[in-house]
Amino acid sequence: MKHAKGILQRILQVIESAPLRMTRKRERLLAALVALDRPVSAAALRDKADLPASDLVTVYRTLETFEGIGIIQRIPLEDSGSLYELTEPNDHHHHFVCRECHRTERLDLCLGQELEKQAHTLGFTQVAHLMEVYGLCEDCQVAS
Amino acid sequence: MKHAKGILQRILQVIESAPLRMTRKRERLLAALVALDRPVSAAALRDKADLPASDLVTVYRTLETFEGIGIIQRIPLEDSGSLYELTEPNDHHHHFVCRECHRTERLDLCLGQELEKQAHTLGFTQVAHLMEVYGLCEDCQVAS
DNA sequence: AGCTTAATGAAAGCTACTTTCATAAAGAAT
DNA sequence: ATTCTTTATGAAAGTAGCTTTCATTAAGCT
Repeated sequence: MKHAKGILQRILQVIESAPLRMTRKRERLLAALVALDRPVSAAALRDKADLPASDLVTVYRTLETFEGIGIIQRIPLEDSGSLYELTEPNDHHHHFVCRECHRTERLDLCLGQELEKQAHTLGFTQVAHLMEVYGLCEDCQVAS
Repeated sequence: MKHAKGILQRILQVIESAPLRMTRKRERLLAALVALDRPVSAAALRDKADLPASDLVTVYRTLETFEGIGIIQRIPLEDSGSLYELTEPNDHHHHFVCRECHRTERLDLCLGQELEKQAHTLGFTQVAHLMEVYGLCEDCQVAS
């Protein structure tokens, strides 16, 4: 994992300054996210955190909470479902996603500024945008 | 509606040259799409085409078929669900979408070329991308 | 240790499709 | 026009991916 220690510290700071309780489940989910160090589905995260099947609801709630304080980013898949990624606060970016194995690569290219400007010209407020790139990674090309 | 006649002709050409049967349902759905002249949900399309509730499955199948021949583009919503838009063949573009009323505006700004290039550098093939901008349109700001 | 408020677990519910399979209707062949 | 083949449709059930409800538990402040 790349900068686990730094990230963790910054994330713990964010969590401490939020009106949040650090429960066992949340600790385990956070640890699993750090250990994985890549975007995962809710179910995969639950498995990595070694929680029982029934805890999927807690996983979703925790992801929602973490997204609320800005340390989780949701990555929509092409058809349905999402991946969730631990990010440093305010680290907006997009992804290349393999539609087979869900391997992701970071994409540092974004039209955010331009989009917001045009959106405001059209009278839109509270603007957000989605941008993800889907394809088949090398491994999955071979496999198929 | 903007160029209904021109669009319709080009679309009918595409349909004729595809191995497709022009059934009553498809005719009505196509007519509804032309009349609406904007992206709609599957349910809204069914209502506009004046089909019974049970025909939603036919709507989805027709949309899938039409998407296959390139005359329908799917616009994913921010959280879940999709809008479907009649387009001229090969008219790739993105949208501003009001997250309240689903009003959409066309967005002629796309990083497609650059994205594909980077994707191929990373070893990805069969690349596609999603980019939509969400916000509140003027009407919906007032309402809330 | 007690107290308040937030988090969890179990269960059911929900949205937006998708699949299955028997029936109907295009449209080509005769 | 009728038959035949193939595709489209309808009804019903199924599915994925969450979300809600509500009773119980446990943070963590006092």
